[in-house]
Amino acid sequence: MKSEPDTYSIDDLIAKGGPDIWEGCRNYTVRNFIRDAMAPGDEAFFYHSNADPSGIVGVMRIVGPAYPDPTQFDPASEYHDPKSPPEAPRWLARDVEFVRKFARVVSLAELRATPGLEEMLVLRRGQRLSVMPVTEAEWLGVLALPGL
DNA sequence: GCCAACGTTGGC
DNA sequence: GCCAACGTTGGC
Repeated sequence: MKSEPDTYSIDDLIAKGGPDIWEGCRNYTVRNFIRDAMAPGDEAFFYHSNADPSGIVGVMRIVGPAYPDPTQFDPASEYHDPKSPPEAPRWLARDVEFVRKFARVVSLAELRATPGLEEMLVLRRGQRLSVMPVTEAEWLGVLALPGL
């Protein structure tokens, strides 16, 4: 799950001290992943995009079910979507909680250079999804990289 | 700041 | 339903 650290970083999640909302998804593929590809208790990588370097910085956990993203109905929000029908909200959010921060950033370049991770979706050319699935093998392969 | 990739919009 | 124009993402 990607976030620009200038907007919301893993340190912001740590500072929250408990579950926080993962909001602002405005892409249907991502919406479907949020709805269908995660369940309470699942763990997810926290990825910093547009960062120096961009990469995976830690692990968080999905806390509860998907629910309508409240920002879509908030005219003051940058994520406001006036075309989303209140009786059938377009956009979903999840609550996540902090699990662990890596000792160092596992950068895109390192992911790309690591045998076994070549097929990770985040490395695919032109991919722009902010949430995407990871295989079990990829999960374990990434966890082995940063050390303690 | 550039630009490739790709999603969305809207005219027809 | 096609597709050109436009907007956004995000690495570099």
